Amino acid sequence: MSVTQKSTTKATRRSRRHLPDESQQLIRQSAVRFLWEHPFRDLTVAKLMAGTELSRPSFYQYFSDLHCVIESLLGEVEAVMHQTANPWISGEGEPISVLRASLGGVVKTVVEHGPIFRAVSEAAPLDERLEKSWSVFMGRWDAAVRARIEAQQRDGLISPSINAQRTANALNSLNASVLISEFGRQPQGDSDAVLETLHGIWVGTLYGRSPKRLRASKPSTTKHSK
Amino acid sequence: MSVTQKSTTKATRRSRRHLPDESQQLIRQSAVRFLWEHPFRDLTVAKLMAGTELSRPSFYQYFSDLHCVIESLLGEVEAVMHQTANPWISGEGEPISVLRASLGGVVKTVVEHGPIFRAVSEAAPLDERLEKSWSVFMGRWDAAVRARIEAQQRDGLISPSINAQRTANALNSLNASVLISEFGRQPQGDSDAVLETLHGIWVGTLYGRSPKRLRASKPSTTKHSK
DNA sequence: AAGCTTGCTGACTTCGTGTCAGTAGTGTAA
DNA sequence: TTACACTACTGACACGAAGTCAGCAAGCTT
Repeated sequence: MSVTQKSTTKATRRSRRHLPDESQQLIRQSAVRFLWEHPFRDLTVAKLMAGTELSRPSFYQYFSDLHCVIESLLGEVEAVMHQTANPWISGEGEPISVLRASLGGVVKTVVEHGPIFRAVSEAAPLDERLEKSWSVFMGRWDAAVRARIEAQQRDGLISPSINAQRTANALNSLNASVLISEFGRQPQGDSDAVLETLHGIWVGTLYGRSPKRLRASKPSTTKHSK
Repeated sequence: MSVTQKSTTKATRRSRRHLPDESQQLIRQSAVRFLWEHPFRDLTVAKLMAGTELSRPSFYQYFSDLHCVIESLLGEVEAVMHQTANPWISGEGEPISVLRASLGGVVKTVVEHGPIFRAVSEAAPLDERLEKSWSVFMGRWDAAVRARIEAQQRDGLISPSINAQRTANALNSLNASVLISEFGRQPQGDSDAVLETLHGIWVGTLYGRSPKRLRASKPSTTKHSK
């Protein structure tokens, strides 16, 4: 099934043995396959490795425990997600529709990788290390959204009475919990309706009581701090 | 430490043995004590029972597993919570300030029982039954908020373009995740600041783009349906 | 005092985790 | 080609926590 190349010196055929990177990847794939069908609580090392050609002890050559697998899956999807949500974070243009595009990107990512996010959120409370990783992941979103809010407050697009940090954190928490509950397992929810709802809340919160009518497209600062 | 009364026939002193209800209560108290100090993942039946005068197997006379304990704690706090949040749910008066009072009640409850809610949310993914209970708990809030939104939409206080069901669910999810993260462990967060943030989001979402300026105080329907 | 009920426990089984010594494929050097 | 070194891999073990059960003893009833 898996014919591989020795990367160090010469190209050599391998029959049943794999390179470390390959085996690790096979384990991750098995995990993702499992998580699309079952909740994290049903995952054991034995079941996970039954989805590969390897034995259970082999698992521990690549991961110290199940939480490490989940953590590595989180790392895989993080890059994708930040990219799709870029427009509003660093973008210019009419704020409300740009916000919709960014939220749409986030929704799309979770639709495609929902069970991974669900597994992360379910497994995080069980492991201090993973809990930290998940918190750092969300913290990066908080910081980005906070910066955007503060920039638009300087532009008068968002009321200065809003606490940027706390509001950013709350809105991101909202996204996480709604998106995971809608798309974290099969059957998934209605992504258009979810997007509309989230967008409505973000817009209402950020622009609802805006001092100016908005149609601006040129933020005062592209760089975050002065 | 625990001198008790026989409730069936005569008042009798007991030395070390307890009535079932008492022992069950002692176990619950031990759990709450533990959860104020440690996350749910560190709770085991042995540690829980070490906080009582009973042995580990005794636990299984009162609960089938740890999740059942958490479920019973959830039931204990649910009544309290619904009461404190009553104003907006069934109330009359100026919507925005009434909403603040209700949110304040919710915040207060979570400040007082935060670790219990945290434990519920952490343990729910690990047990199908508890997951269902938690979902039912949140579903009741969703239904109540949804009804309130729809009533105020009929009164023209809230834009009819809002999807009441989805928005109610999203706002309640928001509350749960923010409140649990702020008050679910020690040291707890700043309850006034959290209340302000949540209130801002609820108001922005529900009343931010309201067709009418609001100062109404007499809803068209006090009963939910019809 | 005798006997029944029942709160309670020591000891066992089960299950999943994590470890480790040992084996068998696979390149390298003579 | 042979011998050796390396390493991916595994069978078998130890450990920890959950859940069970037969038996004990406190306390009520007659």
